[in-house]
Amino acid sequence: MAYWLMKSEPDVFGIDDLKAMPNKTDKWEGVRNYQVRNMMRDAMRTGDLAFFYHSNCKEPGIVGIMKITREGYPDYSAFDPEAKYYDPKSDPDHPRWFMVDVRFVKKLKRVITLSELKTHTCLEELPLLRRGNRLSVIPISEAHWKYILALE
DNA sequence: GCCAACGTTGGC
DNA sequence: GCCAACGTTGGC
Repeated sequence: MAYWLMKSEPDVFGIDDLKAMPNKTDKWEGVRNYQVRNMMRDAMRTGDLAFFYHSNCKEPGIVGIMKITREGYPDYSAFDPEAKYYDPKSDPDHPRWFMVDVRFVKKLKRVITLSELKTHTCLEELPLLRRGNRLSVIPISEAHWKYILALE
């Protein structure tokens, strides 16, 4: 089983939005980055766990945990000219973009903020904290996963 | 709102 | 294939 961190802007889709969905499950649509696409299409597996990270907000940080419930499949929001994430270069016969389904597991008792994570030298290698990293999905080692959870 | 750091696009 | 211009991300 693998571990991940997935970013979302709470103003667009936050952890409470996921929790409010039917079955507390939703598709992680709208990824339009090839590296992230490849991870979702090729590497993420049902049962993997992921941190839900709030980005581009007042207090960026890890707010909860979710589980991958469906492995990579075509992101059909790219096919709809009316949709926000429409991409004319993707079509059902040759889908360019993929997504996974995620289910809410729990909220952390408190937000583990980005600034707090930065104070832990043993998390220096965490891609999230590396300069210039902007990927919205990041693999997390088991050791880092456990270490971060212990901060809660 | 600013801007650094990347990614993508497209002319050549 | 190079690279300038442009777009996006996301912390601050």
